[in-house]
Amino acid sequence: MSALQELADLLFPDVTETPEDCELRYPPRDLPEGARVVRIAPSPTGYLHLGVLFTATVNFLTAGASKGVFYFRLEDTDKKREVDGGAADILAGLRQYGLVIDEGYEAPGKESGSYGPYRQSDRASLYHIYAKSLLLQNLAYPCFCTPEELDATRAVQEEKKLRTGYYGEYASCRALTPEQAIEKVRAGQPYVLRLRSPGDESRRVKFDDVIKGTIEMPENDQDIVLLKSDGIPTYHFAHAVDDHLMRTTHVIRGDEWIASVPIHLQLFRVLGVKPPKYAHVSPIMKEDNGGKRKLSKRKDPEAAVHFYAEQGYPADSVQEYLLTIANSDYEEWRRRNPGVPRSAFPFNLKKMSVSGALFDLDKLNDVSKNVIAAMDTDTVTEAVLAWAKEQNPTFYEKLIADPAFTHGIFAIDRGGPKPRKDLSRWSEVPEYTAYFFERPTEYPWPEQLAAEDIRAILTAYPAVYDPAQDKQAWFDTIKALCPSLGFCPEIKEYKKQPDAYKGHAGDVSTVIRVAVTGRRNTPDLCGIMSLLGTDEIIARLNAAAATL
RNA sequence: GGCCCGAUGGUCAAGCGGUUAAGACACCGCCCUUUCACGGCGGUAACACGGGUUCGAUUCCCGUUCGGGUCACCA
Repeated sequence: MSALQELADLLFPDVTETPEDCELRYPPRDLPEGARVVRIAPSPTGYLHLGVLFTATVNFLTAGASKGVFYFRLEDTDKKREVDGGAADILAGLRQYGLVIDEGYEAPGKESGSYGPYRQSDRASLYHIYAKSLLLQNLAYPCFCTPEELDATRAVQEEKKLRTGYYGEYASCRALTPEQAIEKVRAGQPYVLRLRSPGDESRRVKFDDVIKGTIEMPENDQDIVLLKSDGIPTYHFAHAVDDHLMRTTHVIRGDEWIASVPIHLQLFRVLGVKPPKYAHVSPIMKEDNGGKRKLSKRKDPEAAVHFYAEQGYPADSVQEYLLTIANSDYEEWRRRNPGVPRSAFPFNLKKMSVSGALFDLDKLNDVSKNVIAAMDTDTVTEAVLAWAKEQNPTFYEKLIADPAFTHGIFAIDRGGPKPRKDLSRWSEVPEYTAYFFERPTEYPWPEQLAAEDIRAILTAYPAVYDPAQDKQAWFDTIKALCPSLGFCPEIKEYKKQPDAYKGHAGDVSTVIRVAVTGRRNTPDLCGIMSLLGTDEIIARLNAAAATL
């Protein structure tokens, strides 16, 4: 047996299979022409981040638009940074936003699809098969350098103003013979497995990024780590093995990965397989002191997807907003196709912007107002209830005390041809609906009216109020009341000779509005009053009059 | 610092050598209107800078500046 074979068996005693066996086990997918196989492959190092949701959305849409496959792979190779519940949170978040996966990891012990396992920590044996194969081909070697030695090398390189890293003459373990390596392993020295990079820094690699276009970079000549000392692969190696075996056609990921593409291309090359197409998505940015930076989980509350649930933004609103960032013609399409599911939109990676967009809360609010305005009463009621239950228990109690009343609140001015757009998120609801649950404490009366005239309106109105009247009859009643109070029933007429009257019908309704709600601006007052009930109306009118 | 990428109003963005340089958000004004909201109409506001190429550059090339990314046994 050769020394190399001996080393390979020493390092990977359990590996009996070869890459060819894997090819058989994970055959090419039988998909129609043009179908794209994409994935979202997050690392459970925290809670679901807006950037991950965005990337997932882009992947989801790409699969949908091509009748392809969207799968989920959990990249849990960094146990040091792993956060408890991170994976569950990410999965729950994706579900909540409607990004249904075709296959992949779903929960511990639960996954679907025939290209798994879909959790990297369950794939160790697969990585080892390829690692052993590379070692046998002399394309990989064990490295025994300690972190201290690596630091020292880096210091020397920095001193000499050279590129830092493990390459060329600095890749000291590259020169170790199999015999020497065997000896060190037997002596119990920890090691990592490195790629024996065939690259040359003076040569250039070129590739076509679906989003960014043609990019050219120096070849990779770094002997990057394939397997960490615990035997777990690095991202790079796992990416190459997994995306090949899972038959990914398009790797759509954050553009922080662009710089690693030469490494990845080289890895696919030494593995002897065809690389996927790449599409690098620009990150969502945040304005910071006049500059731009990536949305930061630490500094920006809106970076965590939880933020939107807490604020009560419908999942649909967030998705619609993300789409406007992803493909700028989405808004126009949406206006022409109201109510049509997003999946019908001709999403295209090529329409994505090359540079990162600043997160725009104003825009989200606007998009969300449109989404909410299009909802029917039942949907709104249900959504507000669900939000309040989680985020505002006190308010929730008020809402469930009288379901019909609550439903009535959200029915006001809803469903007509001119929907109101004053709600962008459910957290605005408690304030927006406060007067339904509490009597006013302040009265912002129209300042041009005298106290006795206001009192006269308040005193006269209860006698004519009829809860059975519809909106038109209700206002006609107010008009009819005007002359006896010295007000003009017709506004146009009032404007012709304002000095002849104390005010007009609109002023009278404003006085009633203020007395009933404590506000000068509200949705349909007639509807509000009929919901509140005659007794409550009269009580409020009296209470208001008493303050004058 | 090396290597990549980018630069159109405050923001998101169309634009692919000749345009009055779209549209959306935000902002302002007017109209409609019982308030508000909706809707309609209108307005303020942009091609980072310097060189080329060209009859002609926002568009192509080079440089500058600025912004972003990346240089781990993290992803």
